[in-house]
Amino acid sequence: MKLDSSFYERDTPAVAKALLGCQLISRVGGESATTSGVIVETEAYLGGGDPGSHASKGRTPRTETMFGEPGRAYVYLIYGMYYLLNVVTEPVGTAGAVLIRALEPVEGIDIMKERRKCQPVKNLTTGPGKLTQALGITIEHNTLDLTQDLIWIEPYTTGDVQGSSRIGVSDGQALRYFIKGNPFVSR
DNA sequence: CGCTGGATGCCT
DNA sequence: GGCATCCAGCGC
Repeated sequence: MKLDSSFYERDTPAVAKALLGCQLISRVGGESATTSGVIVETEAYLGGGDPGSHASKGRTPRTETMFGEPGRAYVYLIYGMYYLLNVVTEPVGTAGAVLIRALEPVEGIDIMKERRKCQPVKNLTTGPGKLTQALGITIEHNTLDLTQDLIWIEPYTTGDVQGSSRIGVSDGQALRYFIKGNPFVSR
């Protein structure tokens, strides 16, 4: 059962925690190319008051998605070569997004290996730039509705949630969340 | 192991 | 110039 827009239309840290243990499913490349994994690591990015967030400087063409409808994908390019997948949260007009940082692979592992050109399963989806490659997600999926049938998220399992500071953001906030003890968490 | 640097392009 | 990254190559 897909998560619907009411799931995403909440405060961002709550969504970031609730996404842990859910399954992210991609049918990019067709139904026979289905790839999926359990979300084991997320980060919350808030609106104007959050210096680590793209939305902290207000609306720009790039960050427009973060202010839009909850349950959409916010995808952007980083370091010239990696796409990062976020899920838009909060009501329309309020900025917020959850970065998906790591998955535990479930379906389509051979397809993921082919896309990523690597052998060890651990390397397939641990890291935000790696999991988008494995699931075939690119900039063309920015603003995609995640309650539809190309890329979506479903409840799957549960685990102990632990918090920490976000990777590469040195403020005091504990807005990174991960499943305690899961070997596919990054770092 | 851990550390360093390069690839590469869009952002403000 | 900086960046919500990754990997190869090096030295210990």
